[in-house]
Amino acid sequence: MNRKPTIKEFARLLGVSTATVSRAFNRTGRISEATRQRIVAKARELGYQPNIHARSLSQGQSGAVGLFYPSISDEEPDYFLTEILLGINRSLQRLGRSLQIHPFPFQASAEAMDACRGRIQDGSFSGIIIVAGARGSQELVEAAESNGLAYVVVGRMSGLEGNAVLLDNERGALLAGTYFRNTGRRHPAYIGGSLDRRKKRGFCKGLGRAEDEIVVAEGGSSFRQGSLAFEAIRDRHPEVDCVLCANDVLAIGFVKAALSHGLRIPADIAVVGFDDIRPSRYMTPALSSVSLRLVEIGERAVEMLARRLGGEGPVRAETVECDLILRESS
Amino acid sequence: MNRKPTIKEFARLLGVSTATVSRAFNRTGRISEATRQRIVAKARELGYQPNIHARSLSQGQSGAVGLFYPSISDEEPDYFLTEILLGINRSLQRLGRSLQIHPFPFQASAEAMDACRGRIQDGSFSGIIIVAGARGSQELVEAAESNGLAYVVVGRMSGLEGNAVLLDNERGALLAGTYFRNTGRRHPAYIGGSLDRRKKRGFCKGLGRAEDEIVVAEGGSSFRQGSLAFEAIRDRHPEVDCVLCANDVLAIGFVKAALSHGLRIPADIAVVGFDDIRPSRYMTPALSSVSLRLVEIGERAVEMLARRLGGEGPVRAETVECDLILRESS
DNA sequence: TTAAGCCGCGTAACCGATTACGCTTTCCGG
DNA sequence: CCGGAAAGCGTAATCGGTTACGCGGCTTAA
Repeated sequence: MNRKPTIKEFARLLGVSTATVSRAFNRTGRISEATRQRIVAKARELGYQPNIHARSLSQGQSGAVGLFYPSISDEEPDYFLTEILLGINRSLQRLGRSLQIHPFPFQASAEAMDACRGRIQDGSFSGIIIVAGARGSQELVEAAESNGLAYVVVGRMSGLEGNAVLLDNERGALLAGTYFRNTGRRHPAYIGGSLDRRKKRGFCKGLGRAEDEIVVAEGGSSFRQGSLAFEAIRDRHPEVDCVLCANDVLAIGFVKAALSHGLRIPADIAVVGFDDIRPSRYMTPALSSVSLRLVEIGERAVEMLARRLGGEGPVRAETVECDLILRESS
Repeated sequence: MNRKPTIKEFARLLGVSTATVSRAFNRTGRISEATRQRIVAKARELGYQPNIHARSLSQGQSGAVGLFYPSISDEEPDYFLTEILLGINRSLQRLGRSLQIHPFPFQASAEAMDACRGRIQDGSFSGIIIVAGARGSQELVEAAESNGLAYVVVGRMSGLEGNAVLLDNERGALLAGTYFRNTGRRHPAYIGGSLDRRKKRGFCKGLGRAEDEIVVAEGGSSFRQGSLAFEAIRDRHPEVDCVLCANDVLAIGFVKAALSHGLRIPADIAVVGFDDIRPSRYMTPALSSVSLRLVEIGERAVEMLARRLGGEGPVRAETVECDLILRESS
């Protein structure tokens, strides 16, 4: 099996020039419809395909889009990402583009960040999507900005006006707080990390409490931390009768621990999570959750990026509305 | 902000030739350690980075690895994939390579398959990982084979001897069957699809039954189908007292439906899933499952691919052992 | 002392596409 | 019937690297 044909060989075979072949494959330049048809047909027949690297080189870009997200852990999959990815792929397939994914460590190690920055600078991508989260995401935005690379960020980032799909975390948490207040819960707790201040704030607003009036337990984004948070609360604040968790993974871990300690949910303690990942609704009890519409967010991010790639320049931020989905756990 | 420097400009600035610069960045060719140090240092200082497309063009390959997997659905994330992806990323990061992911539709649409084949043929990748599943995966292997592209498949595929990381589905199912028999269950059911014949066979062996002696309900890979399967069984075979589901997603859906119909698990009906995805262990009751060690499989696939990229040629298939993880649902 | 060999590096030919430019032909208005 | 515009296509420069080859200088062995 010999080498794949180059455009030169292919062109000679058809008795046309390489320029014509190239024009047949790109929508650019003037070429008669008849010739294009003939060339495309022959190409399919003979299995000719333009070499993608040569094409990228002369065009100065590849059309690839990259996804950079802070990887929470090496141990557990990130379900938040999984949902967004679904939306991203959906939109991307419509556009006929491909996706390169690049996890970068949450506790941004210098080498890993350098590697990411390298990819941003070396022209690998025509555009990138950055999921906000760790400190690293900020650096990546700066890298993209200073390279003139089109980017869109998912989530809020300080000092960033546009080019973002925003999650309405605060309002979502507010809805949960309001709900707890209206259903007569008196002793609220919040489980989350330092990155989720907005959620806590919204929660307190909804509850009508000051931020130091509620119980807070630390938690990142793992089942285990959710379970640990339950134990912490159980030990120190047994009066708690409702909790908002900064994500569903925490909530699921929390519920698991609570049930196995004999508590009844929602009778003894009501639980609401965040993100509305798929498994939540199939738990028993089914988990109430603030739906961020992550799939839609992924889609919107790609669409926004597509607009920028289409030459639209910086773009206004969009906010995706959220809902409180009530199920059995509250 | 002007264009990024090219190798020519950068070389002149340092007073060396482009060849020397190139040699400093690749491990190839002879160059004194002192010069390399100097060049690399200056490059970092001035922000020079070799253009990736030019490099790919002259080297004839990009070092990128692609992941092709059958996307079950546009609606639900694929947790099986999520777990494997974790392992793949883990290994890939060690190798410093990047991953492009390419879902292809389960019900392989012609255009989507053409797009995938196109990417395989146009030199986008140095190697690819193909997740077996739909009919499409077979075609992709053929494409890779006839293009001389290094590939590794995850899962079993007919007519394929090597270059694969195998899942020991049959044995896993056998373990589950044996367990049910030993714990006195009399009326087994199996829920799964046509792609999972091996699981059914192993299950029956473990049970010591013929394949037509057990109850079978159809199911693909969604929570909903799991719930539907429960209803089907409940209606037509209320005597069933244990089920094996072809994946955890089905199992979770099944459990949910069973519990909401007032059945007790495992007292009335014992449930075992497949894949041991993360959420399973945090359900209530925690789901027993056949662990395929998906994360490890992802890692092994990448390692195998790396060996092939290193020039090892076709490689023997490896099988990753599986375990039956017993939790509360059985 | 000299031939052989290696080291370190530069010159220039590639890799396989895109595209600016120019040439021929056709079309059309005046 | 003529001049100019536009359509259709070919030639060759270009994208930014890699690498085969060659050359001078230094080391080593005879």
